[in-house]
Amino acid sequence: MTVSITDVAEATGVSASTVSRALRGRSGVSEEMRARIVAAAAELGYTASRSASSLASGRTYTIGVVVPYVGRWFFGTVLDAAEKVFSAAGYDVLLYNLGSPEARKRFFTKLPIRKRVDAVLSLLIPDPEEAAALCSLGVPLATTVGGARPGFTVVGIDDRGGAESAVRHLVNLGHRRIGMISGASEPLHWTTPLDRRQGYLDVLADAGIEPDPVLEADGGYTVEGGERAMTELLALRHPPTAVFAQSDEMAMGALRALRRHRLRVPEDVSVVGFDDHELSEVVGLTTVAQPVAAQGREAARLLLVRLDGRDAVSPRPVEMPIRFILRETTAPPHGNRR
Amino acid sequence: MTVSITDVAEATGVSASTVSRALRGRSGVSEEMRARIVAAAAELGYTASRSASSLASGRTYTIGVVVPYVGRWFFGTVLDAAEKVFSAAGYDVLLYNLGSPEARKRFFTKLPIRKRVDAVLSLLIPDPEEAAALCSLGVPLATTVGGARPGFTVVGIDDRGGAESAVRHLVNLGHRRIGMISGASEPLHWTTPLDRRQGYLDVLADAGIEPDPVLEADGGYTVEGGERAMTELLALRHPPTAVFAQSDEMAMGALRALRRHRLRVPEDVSVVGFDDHELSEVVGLTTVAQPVAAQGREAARLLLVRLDGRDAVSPRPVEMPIRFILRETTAPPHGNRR
DNA sequence: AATATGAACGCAAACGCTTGCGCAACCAGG
DNA sequence: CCTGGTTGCGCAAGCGTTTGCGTTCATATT
Repeated sequence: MTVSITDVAEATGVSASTVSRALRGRSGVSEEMRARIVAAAAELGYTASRSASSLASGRTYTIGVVVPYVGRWFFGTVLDAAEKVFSAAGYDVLLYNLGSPEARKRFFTKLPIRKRVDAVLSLLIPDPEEAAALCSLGVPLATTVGGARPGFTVVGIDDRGGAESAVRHLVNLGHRRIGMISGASEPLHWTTPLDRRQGYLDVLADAGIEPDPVLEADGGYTVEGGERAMTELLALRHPPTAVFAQSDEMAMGALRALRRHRLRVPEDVSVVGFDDHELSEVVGLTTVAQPVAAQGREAARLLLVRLDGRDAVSPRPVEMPIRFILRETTAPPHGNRR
Repeated sequence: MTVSITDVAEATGVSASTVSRALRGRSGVSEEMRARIVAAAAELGYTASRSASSLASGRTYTIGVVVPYVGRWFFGTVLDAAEKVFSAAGYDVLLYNLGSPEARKRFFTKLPIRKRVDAVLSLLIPDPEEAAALCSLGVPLATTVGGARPGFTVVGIDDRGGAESAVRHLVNLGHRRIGMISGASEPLHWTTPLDRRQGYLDVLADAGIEPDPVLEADGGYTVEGGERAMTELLALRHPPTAVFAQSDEMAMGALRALRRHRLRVPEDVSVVGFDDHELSEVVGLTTVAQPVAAQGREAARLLLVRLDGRDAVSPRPVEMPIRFILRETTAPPHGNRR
C-alpha cells in the first residue's frame, strides 16, 4: 500500500542499501545508477519513513520548539522565523505549547520529546528542574528569552539597557512621577521583568528620583492586565504623569484604560512601551524595539551550527541590538509644555 | 546510554512484550505486575522511542499542522487552541509554516509529512494539486479556513453573512458611499475574500446602492496593505464616507492612514473590520467577531474523533457563530449627525 | 602476468518497539 | 479426573531504514 525502499530497489534492480545511499547522497554509488534510482523514486512517489530512518540512524531531523503561548505575538513571531530556518535546512519542527501549568507539568514529567528530536529551542525559561530535564535529553539547547541557563545557547537583548532608554526618555521630557507596569517573573521563571525593572530603577536613581513602590503595578504581560494596572495607577492619590509599560501589549491596555478615563495621551499622561509590537505603529506607541524575528532566526541558526558538529562548546550569549522609537504617546508633563 | 524497553524488562524480570503491554494499558497483564513495571519505568526514566513504536505499530501519535504564517494573529491563535487539544490527547504536533512560495513548493513536492503523521490540520487552502497530495497521505484531514475541499473536515464561519452584518450596519447609519478593503484570493486559494465581498455586494444591492468598482481596494490582509488601500480610497474624487475592511488588521492600517490624513474616526470616516483581533478592543474598532480559538479547538476535536475510528465518513462542515460588535469607529456620515 | 587498489554494490545485522501466537498454569463445570 | 476456557506471560517475527563489512570487477601498478 505505501511504497517502501525495497519497492524502488526492485524497480531499479538494485539492493535497498544502494537506494538508501543514492537517495541520501552518500558515496559508493555511480552517478548513472544514482540518477536511475532518483528517477524511480520520484516516479513511485517514494519518501523514506522518518520513523524507520531515525530508528536506524539515531538522527531524527526534527527540532523541538517549546513555547509558552504560540498565540502571543512575540512567541508566534520568533517561532515563525525559527521554523523557516529549520525547514530550509531540512529539519521538521515539533511544537510544544506549554501555556497551562498542567500542560507544562505533563511535558516535563512525561518528556514526550525524548528520543524524538535532535535539538531543542525553548522560548520559555525552565526552572532548574526543568532545565535539568531538558539537559538530560543530551541534545543541543537554545533559548531566546531572558535568563541564561548552563548548556543553553542564548540569544537575547539588553533588557536593562532598553528599559533605561525608555525611562530616561520620560525623565528627559521632565517627568518626575513615573509609573511602571510590569509582570511577575515567577510563573515563567524568566528574568526579563526583573531586568527591565532594574533599568527603570537605575534611571530613577540617576535622576535623583525616589522610587515609589505604589507606582509599580502588575500587568501580567497581557492587554487586559495592562488595563487593570493602569486603572490602579490612576486611582492613586498622586497618579503618575508618565508610565513605562514593560511590554507593548500592556502599554496598549494602559492606553485603553486612559481613554476610558477620558484622559488624553500624551497631553495628560505619557506612555512608553517595550518590544515594538506589530501594531504599535498603528496606535503610535513610543517604544523600545527589539528584533524579534531576527532573534528567532539567529537562535535557530546557532542551533544548526551546533548540530553540525564541531562546536561542541556552546557559544557565548548573543546580544541583539535594540532601538528606541519615538512616536506619539509621550510628551512633557501637563502644564510643562514647551 | 539511553534506557530502552529491555532495560526495564530486565529490571522487572519480565519480557519486553509484557513491559510494552503494561505501559500502554493493554490487557494481558496482571495489575500487580503492571504496577511493578510502571514503577520500574518511572525509576529508570523510561520513555518509549516514538520512532521505534511508530515503526512497529504504524501509528505516529503525531498530527501535522500546516499554516501559512504562524506569526499572524489568526493562525497563531488557531494553532494555539488546536495544539492544546492535540497534546491533551497525547498527540504531538508537527508544524509546517508555509509562508513563502518556496517553502510551500518544497513542502508539497517533498511531502516531508508523509508517513510521519496520523492526521493533518491545514490552516491554508491547498489548490487542487496540493489537496490531492494531502489526500494521498491517506490520513484524516481538516481545515478551518474558507473553502472546503472534498475529504476535508471543515469548520468555519459564515463569511458572507458576517460581511453582510458589517455593511448593513454602515447602511443603517445612513452611509451610501461605502468602500471595501479586501485581499486577493489567489496566492492562497481561499474563498474568504470572495465570500466577504459577496456579502458586501449583497447588502449594497439590497439597499439600492450601485456598487462602484473604484471603492474596492486591495489590502492584502496586512496592516500595511490596509493603510495603502485606505490611502488610495482617500485619493478618490469621491472618497467613501465609510469603509468595510475584510480583516481587523487591514482596518487598523486604515485607521492609521486616516490619522495621517488628519481625518477623525468616526466623525469623518467610519471603519468596520472583521475577525475581532485581540487588539481591536484596544483601538475601539467596530467589527464582526469570529470565535478563532474555538474553531481551532473544534477542528482538532473533530480530527481526533475521526482518528478514533468509527466516523469513517467526514462530517458535514461545521459553522461557528459570529457576532457583530459595535464599538467606536462607526457613526452616521458627516453632516448627518442625529 | 600477477598483484595491489579502489569503486560499486550486496549481505545482514542492528535500531527499539508491537503483536499474533503459543504455552503453561489455573479455575470452574461435568 | 478430565475437559474446556481463562488469564498471564514469553517467543519471535516483523516494521523500514542505515551501515559496517565483504565481495566482485575493472583499472592501475609492478
